[in-house]
Amino acid sequence: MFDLAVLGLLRNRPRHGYELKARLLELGFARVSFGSLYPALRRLEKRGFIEALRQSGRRKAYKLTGTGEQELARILDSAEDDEDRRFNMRLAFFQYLEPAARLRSLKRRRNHLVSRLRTAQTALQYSTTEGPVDHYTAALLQHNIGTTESDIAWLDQLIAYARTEQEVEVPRTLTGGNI
Amino acid sequence: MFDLAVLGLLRNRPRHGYELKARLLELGFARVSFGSLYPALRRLEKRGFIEALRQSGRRKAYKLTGTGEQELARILDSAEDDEDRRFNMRLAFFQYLEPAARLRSLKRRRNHLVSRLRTAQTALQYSTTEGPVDHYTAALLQHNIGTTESDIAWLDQLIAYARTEQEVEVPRTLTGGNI
DNA sequence: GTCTCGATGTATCGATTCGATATATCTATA
DNA sequence: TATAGATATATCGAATCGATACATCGAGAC
Repeated sequence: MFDLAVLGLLRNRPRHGYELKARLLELGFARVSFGSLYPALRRLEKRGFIEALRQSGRRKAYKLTGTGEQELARILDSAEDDEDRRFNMRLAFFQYLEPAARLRSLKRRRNHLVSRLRTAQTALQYSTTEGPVDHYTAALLQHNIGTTESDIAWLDQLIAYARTEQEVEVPRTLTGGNI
Repeated sequence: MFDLAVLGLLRNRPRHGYELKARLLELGFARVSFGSLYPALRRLEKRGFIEALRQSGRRKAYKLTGTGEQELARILDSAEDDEDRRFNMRLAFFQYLEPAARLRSLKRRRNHLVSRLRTAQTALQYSTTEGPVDHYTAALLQHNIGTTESDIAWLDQLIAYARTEQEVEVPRTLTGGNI
């Protein structure tokens, strides 16, 4: 997670730790703590994926190395579709992934959400194996279903967009295939 | 998180580890690993919040103790409104919290979401301090806003419901106050 | 009958992340 | 010239994750 976040942000230009955190906050990843960020920076430096450039004062900027760029590509193309935050992080750096891989990734994520939806619907139907649930639990289960449905619809939009990207790049593509 | 999950589920009746995990899955908490669950069980047993009853075969059921019930009440009444999963977990066991505290908790959560929404809107407006963002990042930012708005609307429903609960219990309540 | 496979069930390990805290610097302003 | 708040790096113990190991049990194949 943090590896992806750091590498993805440094792909643009060198940045220091505090700046990384601020940028992640802007991207909607609010709960990024320094207790995770700084260890991640040292980890990535030790592995040779980033390099520290000491700046004025106490600031320490990091820049992405060549192998770091490869590592970023590897993580972006990996199939981690289960955890929401991880997928969103990947999406935030989709620009660095080739269009064909983007489409594959979006479809995988969609499949995952559909199976999650089925699980949620089943749980609600059978009143979750236990007796009937209280109002708040029922509300939670319903909300989970609604949220997941909305996420699937959102992915459908993204998939449609990714298809057009593909078509522009590879005009001889067979159009109209189903998801 | 896991303390709340375990204590909340054992409040009903004794259960063993595997059963706890299955029940959490039904409640929509898919990513509960045994590597977190079993350590949590031992932790809670050591603190005297739960007791192990050895069952037939390898099964080990745990029951909630008196102090465990107090600890559950304490956690449920705490103000951890920032992390989504944590709040949802609290909601799943709202039945064990007094109605007045429920209403307070829901309002706190709403305030938190409103401030999160403002942050997200500001980020999108200023194209996140950096230059203009690519399509996928923009989609992510937009989706974050939509999701948060929808969560706030959901909380409004829950708050309305919690108010009626209060009125039934305390009929002399001043009605019609704003959130 | 017994073999095998999948579900049930407990457990541990290294790595990662969290949450709280400490501390130094720089800048505006009272 | 305090002093308060934003900027900036860092660390520590505890909790969580993800993978893996391993044992039991029941059902169906053969």
